[in-house]
Amino acid sequence: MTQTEWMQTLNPAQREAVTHGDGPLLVVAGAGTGKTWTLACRVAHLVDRGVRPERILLLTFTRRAAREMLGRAGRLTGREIGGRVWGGTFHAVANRLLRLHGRSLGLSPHFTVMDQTDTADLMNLIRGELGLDARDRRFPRKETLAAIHSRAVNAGAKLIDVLKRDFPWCNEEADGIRAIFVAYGQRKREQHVLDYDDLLLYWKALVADRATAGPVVRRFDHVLVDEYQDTNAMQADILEGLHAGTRNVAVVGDDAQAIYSFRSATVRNILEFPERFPGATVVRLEQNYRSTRPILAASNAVIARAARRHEKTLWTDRHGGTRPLLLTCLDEAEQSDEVCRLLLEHRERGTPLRRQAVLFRTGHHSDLLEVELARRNIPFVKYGGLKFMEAAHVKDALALLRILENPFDEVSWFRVLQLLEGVGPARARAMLGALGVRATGSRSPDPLTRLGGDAPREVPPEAAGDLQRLRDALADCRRDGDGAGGVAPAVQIDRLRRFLDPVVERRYESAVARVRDLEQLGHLASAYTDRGRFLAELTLDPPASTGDLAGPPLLDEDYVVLSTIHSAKGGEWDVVHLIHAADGMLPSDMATGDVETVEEERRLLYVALTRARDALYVHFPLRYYRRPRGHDDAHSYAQLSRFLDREVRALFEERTVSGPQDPEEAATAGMGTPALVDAYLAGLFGD
DNA sequence: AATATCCGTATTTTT
DNA sequence: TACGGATATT
Repeated sequence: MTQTEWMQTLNPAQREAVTHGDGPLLVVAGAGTGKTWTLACRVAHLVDRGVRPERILLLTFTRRAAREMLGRAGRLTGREIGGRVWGGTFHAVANRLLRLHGRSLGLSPHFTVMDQTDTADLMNLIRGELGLDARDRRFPRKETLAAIHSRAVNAGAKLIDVLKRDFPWCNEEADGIRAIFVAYGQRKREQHVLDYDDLLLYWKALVADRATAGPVVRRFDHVLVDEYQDTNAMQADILEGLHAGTRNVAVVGDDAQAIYSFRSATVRNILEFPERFPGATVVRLEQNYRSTRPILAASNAVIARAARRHEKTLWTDRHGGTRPLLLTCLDEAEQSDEVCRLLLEHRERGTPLRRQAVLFRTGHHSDLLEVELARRNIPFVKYGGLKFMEAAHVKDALALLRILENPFDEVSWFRVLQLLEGVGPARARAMLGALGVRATGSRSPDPLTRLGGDAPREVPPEAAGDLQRLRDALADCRRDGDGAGGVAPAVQIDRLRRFLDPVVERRYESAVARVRDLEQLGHLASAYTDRGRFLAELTLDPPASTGDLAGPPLLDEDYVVLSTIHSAKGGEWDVVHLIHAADGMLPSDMATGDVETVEEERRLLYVALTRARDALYVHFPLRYYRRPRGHDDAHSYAQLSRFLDREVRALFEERTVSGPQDPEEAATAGMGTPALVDAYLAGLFGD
């Protein structure tokens, strides 16, 4: 496409956003208004105008989004710019920038990055040391500690205020919590370890201080931010710091789609943009190109009930189309049946599976459906709610790699040492001391070297075999030089598994599946030559879908997308199914505490509905079984989601999925009738 | 001090 | 389900 050609694809508002010259720009872009396309065009336009790609910074919500946008922009300019433009999440970009410029803050360029569970583990370690774990009063759990810390840092709020507002039941433990947080901060500093929040914090510090800001701020002529409604106070501060250098800051977002307040994101960033960045131009994109009129009408009705929002009304040219369908089914099993049936029906009528998606509130809402899809041999890929990185054995493997990368990484050592037979928290702690893990800065040999030397007295005799295998494995990874140019990360994982596989088989259930996970980890690593890079990118951009984990051969196939609503942000599909539209599921009953969180759940529903182009199905199971696999039929009846009130429902077609009419009869039938028929036919035609 | 065993439970969303 | 926490045993 030539420039005049793609320029003509833009409507006047989009064109204004694309060609906007210098100075701050806020684009308020409703769902489906071509926001991604507009951003891509703006990048292309800047490059065409002579801005050097490496002087553009494009901040997106996921790495995937950055890749996609830069791919498009590259095609528009006819040049490969993806590798030159700075693109990625705030966290990933911080990671890169801090390795280049962190020295002025006393940061080693070889820092390692901790994820949220590492944070919790380190807090736990410190809690034990401070003797706060053995007391009569209950103390916040480690995950809660991490959450409190993160909220305070990201929202820029005082600990006591955070406790009062969001964690009132922890109020009495403020002193202990504070002590842990102080030690936590020191510990990270000593060990050159940063958590997610530190990445933003240090970046902010870097650009806020006149003495250090220069080299960072001068790197960029243009900064573009996507999904601005889901950024937090610290990210806004960073942007302001960058703005001091470039003046050319463009943000795109939609307050009606703000769904990340649990991560301290605040729509105030969007609402207050014009005050914070004086002279800002505001452009509104209101023409929806995605959805048919009936789908848009239903979506608009849902969000119209929201309390506070930017005034804008989405409209569309896409006439025709049928109303969205609200399908009431007996239970989850029937819901799964119905979804499968509809997926196949649409495929028969010409919509490939990959143009269809099933969306839900939480990761495990799709469990039963996944079983059903597998049973019917319908391929799918699932986004969101993956626990791969949290699995104990995967973390064990990563801890080993991290020790090699940073021999003073205390949490990783603590974890690894406890893998040895007969070693628990107490002995591991003693060994940490003996190995000098906390003796940073001293000239003594590093802990890895010490481990290779004399056997520490703290090691119990039964650990001898494990210890020897551990030493050998670590030494094998260090041989032939270390780091870049040394042993490839995937090979290191292989060598480490000589120690780890037996441990996994001894300690964990379902060892076979877990060993397979380690193989997959090796597979992920094979794309990297540098261990540090592999570790950082894996924590900052963990596998987002089951497709990321499966090998390439699967990707050619046609597959349905299953996704949490959060992970579906920015996506669109011809046919969308929303399942579990019941109160308690959406809104989640974990989120019905106060008005604000309920409002966020409403926006979540809005995001889900607006993903649909041509057809939209909302499924509502009437009955839930309390015990997923219990033989008693303890069950409860659900209410339709409170957001689908009378007036909203008026914009839907409503239908009850046919099954046995009497609920009792359905319960005794066990399998729904359609499943029986399917099973019969599968018996005839299956292999 | 570690581990085996058992019991209850709670269980989002993601960088 | 699987995990965390408490208790009992080695």
